[in-house]
This record gives sequence, structure tokens and C-alpha cells, in this order.
Amino acid sequence: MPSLHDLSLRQLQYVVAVADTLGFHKAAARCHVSQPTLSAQVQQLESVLGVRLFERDRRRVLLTTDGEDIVARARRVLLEGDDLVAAADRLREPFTGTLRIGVIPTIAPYLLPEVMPKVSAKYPKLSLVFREERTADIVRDLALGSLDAGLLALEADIGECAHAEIARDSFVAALPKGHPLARKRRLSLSDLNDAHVLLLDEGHCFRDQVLALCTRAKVSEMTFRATSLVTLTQMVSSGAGVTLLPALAVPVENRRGQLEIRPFVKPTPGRTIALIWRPRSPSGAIFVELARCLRSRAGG
Amino acid sequence: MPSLHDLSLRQLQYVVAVADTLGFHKAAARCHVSQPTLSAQVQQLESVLGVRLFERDRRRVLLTTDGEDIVARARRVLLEGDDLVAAADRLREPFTGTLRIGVIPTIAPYLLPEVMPKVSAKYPKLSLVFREERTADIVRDLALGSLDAGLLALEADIGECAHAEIARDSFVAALPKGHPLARKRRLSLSDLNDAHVLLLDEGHCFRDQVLALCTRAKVSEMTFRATSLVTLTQMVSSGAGVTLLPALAVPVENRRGQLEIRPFVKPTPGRTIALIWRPRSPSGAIFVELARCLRSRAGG
DNA sequence: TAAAAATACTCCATAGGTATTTTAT
DNA sequence: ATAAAATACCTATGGAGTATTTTTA
Repeated sequence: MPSLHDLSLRQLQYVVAVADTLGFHKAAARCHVSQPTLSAQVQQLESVLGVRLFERDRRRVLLTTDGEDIVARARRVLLEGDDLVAAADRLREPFTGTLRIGVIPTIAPYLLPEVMPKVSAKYPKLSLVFREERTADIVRDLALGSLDAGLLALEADIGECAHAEIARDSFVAALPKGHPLARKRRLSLSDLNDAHVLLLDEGHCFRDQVLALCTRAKVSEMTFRATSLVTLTQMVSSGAGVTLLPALAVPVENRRGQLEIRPFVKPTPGRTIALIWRPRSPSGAIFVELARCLRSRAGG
Repeated sequence: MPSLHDLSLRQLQYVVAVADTLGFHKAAARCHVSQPTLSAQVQQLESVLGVRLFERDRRRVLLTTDGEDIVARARRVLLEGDDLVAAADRLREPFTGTLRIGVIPTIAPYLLPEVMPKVSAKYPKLSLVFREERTADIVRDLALGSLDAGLLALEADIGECAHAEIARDSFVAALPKGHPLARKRRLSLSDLNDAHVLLLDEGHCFRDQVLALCTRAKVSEMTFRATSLVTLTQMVSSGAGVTLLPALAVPVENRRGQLEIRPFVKPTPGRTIALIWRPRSPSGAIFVELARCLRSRAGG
């Protein structure tokens, strides 16, 4: 019967590396050790556990089903270990180091340029690396440990994460100049029932929100997929239809005044922008503080 | 900047042992190593992490606040590691070894004698160790890893656990012989409004359920606390009042027919008996199977 | 002075390296 | 023949031991 101190964290790293690369040489390179060293450790782990993790068949390595299970658990051990080390770093010197934050594309270009200078001025030794990703990828990468936090809309499915709300972001209607609906000061969602509502590309949570709001309208896919709000507003201004925009995006997207922007009557449709992170993330305290900064900037 | 392979699982075990025992000697004994060995490893870990985990003050050791955080994370790493090892054991020889299962006191004496022989006949190499505990303790010990599963009523707060339902267990009224309510074949909960409803001791989830059901009745604490359903039924049969019983307990508790048992009209109050375990427990597959056994026996 | 942790030192188990062999295409 | 993993063997780091010193109540 094997016991916990018959295995080492390094062995787990090696096994995970082999599972990732499906090759002992590549895995060894990734771990900065020689191939025999890594082979020996993997073999020893297999022998201690009494479970064959890899099929070393002709020319290629593949995971056994047992290996799938064990490797998944090894990842969890390593993730907790990384968290411990990161927590120690934070305790030693809080507000330093690098944090990787995923931001959805319908927030990133509008919120970050505004608040980033403020944050980096306040915490000069804290380096924030932002990556533009969609909600589903952010949630996945958070769980995998390849992201530290996410900046997104809470209305989507975020799994089990800690979060701090930053702002409520109302949706407004964006119409081409001279559109009949522009005569009204405020629109209701039902006003859109007769209009052509243009949608963002699939995978964006904002698209899903708009779809849910405009169940009765003639929503229409576009021939050229709108991969960003920039494309979307261009289509609108060229008269192809109308759309919704997050209020956050309006100052940027309508900076040349080419669109007619109309708010909605209450209850205003919108989204809740929040910072999320893994529960028990070593940087939880930083994120709470970071959210406070974002809130003070984005709230107004 | 420390990295993951600057620390070992053994160092984490040592640190946790010191945190548990608040003494290097006792910790060393628990880890089966000498005190200097353990001291050296703890020191090295502190130096690698750059964080002081313990205050070695006059005569006694105590955890720093930083230490609280790090030790909690160390426990998580070790728990995941234990799970990995246990998973390997299960993969090597499924349905062997020992599983520790917490059972609430209002289920244990009534369900276990019935089903245990069947289960151990079916899986002779699987040894089940049952521990009678209340719901809150079961949930806590599951998270700590000192229990593998729990057998309890789903109506209580079980945190985030995997579970498999076993049976619905209706509640019935238990009355003393000759009680006026015994004239009716079926009771409704409001019939109890005029009766003295006796309660189980605090901490039992069954007590909480009964309290929630009988908000309007004159529930009454007893001078002598009823720490079990045995005491409770004795009080009822001696005429001190009426009570509810889980149907599961009736064959045992009323085996001498000293009580009048009356069912309730629909919707019948009751509880859902289930087996719960940590998500990603290495023995999840066994528990699913075990629940199947219990279901087939308890369902009838 | 007594009890507990730290220090000093020695030892050996083993992770890691290089060189080589085996294996399968 | 070649590419990849396994084997053989050597080295050196460091985890563990015993003996001792330091510290403080």
C-alpha cells in the first residue's frame, strides 16, 4: 500500500508533462531535466502507485484510462501547490508580481484604457496582464490555473467563483441616423419588434443577452460576422439595422456621433460587470482591492 | 522567487503536524522522524517561502496569521495528494480497503443492521467503518478528509457534495395508547396544534425538520433531553406527549407495539435519505454502487 | 534546572546526469 | 536507419540520524 510520502511533487509534474506532450523527450525538455531522469521518475511513480499510467507503444505514448484519472488528480495537487507558493509570495510582498486577467471583448477596450493607468499608478509593483477571452474560456482557464481572474458580465454562467461587482452597465439602442425609432426619446424593448436587430458573433455573452431580451424581434445574422462591437456599429451606421450596445461602449463606439443612441425605459436592460476569481485564490485580497479601484472609476 | 519543486509533500506534512500539535517534539513523533529532522525541514520551508509560519516563543509554539493561511493550503495539497493515492489503490483493486462513513443517529440503528450483511456479502474485501455523527460533523469531516462518505437526510445543508438518493422516508405520528388523536386513521400536521410535541435533542437534523413542520404546535423541550429516538419513544409511551418518527425507525422503536402509529395525509412530511461524498472522491464509483445496494434494501 | 527547539556533524538514499542499449517503424 | 524510451552507472544534493548546545520559564 503506497503512502503519500512515497511520491513527490516533482514526479507529479513529470507525469503531467508527459500527459500534456505525449512524449518523454518533449516532457523532459519542458521540465528542464534529461529524458532518463524523467523516465525513471515516471516509472517509479507507476510502480509505487501500482498503476500503469502510460502505454509506451510503438513510436508513441498514450494515456491509459487509469492514467487519465491519476493525471487529473495530479493536476489538482499541483494547482493547490502553486496556490500555496503564490500565497507565500503575496504574504511576503503584497501587491507585487504578475496577475493574469481574462477580459471579455465587450468590456476590454472600453474599461481598461480608462482604469489601467490609475491602477498601475496606485500599485506600481503589481503587473496586470490582460488577455481578451470569451466568458467560457475565462471560466475554464481560471479553473485550470492559467488565469488568475476574469473581468466579465455576471449574467453568464461563471461556475463556482468568488466575485466582486464593479458596475451595472445598462444597454442602449444604437440606431442609424434618421431611423424612425429615433423620434422617441426612450425606447422599450418591444419597440424593436419591427426592427432588424443585428447580433454579435456567436460565443459572446453579450450576444446571448441580447438574444434573450429580443425574443420577439427579427434578430438577424449577418453575412459578414460581427466579431466585435466595432464591426457591429459600422453595420448599424451604414443602415443595415439596429442593435443594442452596452452603455460602457458608447463613448468609444459613437465618438464621431454617427449613431443615434437611445436609452430604454425602466426596467433598463443591462449587465453586471464583475471581477471573478477562484475561491481560495492566493490573490483574493488583491482582487477585492482591485475591484474597488475599478468600481470607483467605472461607476461614474 | 520560490517555485513548486523547492518544496516537498513531506515538508507540508511536517508543517501541518506542527500546526496540529503545537510542538516540534510531538509533531516529530507523529511523523515518525526525529525532532531535528522535522525542525530542519520546517525551517527550510519557511526560508524557501520567505514566510514565518510559527512563533517559537518561550516554551510554546504558535501559528502566525501567515502560517494559518499557508497551513490551510498545505492541508488542501495533502488532501488532494491523499485522494490521488487512494484513487490509485481503487484502480489497482476496486472494492477493497476501508471506507469511513458517517451516519446520523436517526438512521444508523435502523438502516445499517438491515443492509450491512448484504453489502459485506457482496463485497467481502470492502470494509465499511460506520461512525455515528450529526449532519454538521459529517459535512465537516468529509471536507477535512477524515470521513469518506455520509449517510444522512438531504434536507439539511450538506455543502457541495456529490450524492445518491437512497429512499424517501416518511414521517409518522407516534402517540401514546389511548390518545384522542389515535381515533383518526390519518392525521394532518394541523392535528398536532393542540398536542404536546416532544422534540429530540438539539443538533439532530430530524429535530430541525420536525420544528419546521410543527411551527404552530406547542413543541416542548423536555426536562431530560432526548438524545435518541429510543428516549423519545419512551417518553411518548409514558404519556408525556406525542412526537413524529421517521417510518424507518418504527419497526424497531415500536417493536413491542406500545405506541399508536398514524400516518399523515398527503403531502406526507418526510426526509430523503442519501449517501453523500466529496466531489472527486477517489471512491465515487464505489459509493454509487453502494447507494444502489442500500436503495434496493431500504426502498421496500 | 528542566523542557523544548536549534545547531553541528555524519551518512546514505536517491534524483539527476552522461553514455549506451533496446525497440519498433 | 532512425527516433524514442529504457537501462547502466556514476555523482552529488539533501533528508535523516545522533549528539550537543542554546534558550527560557
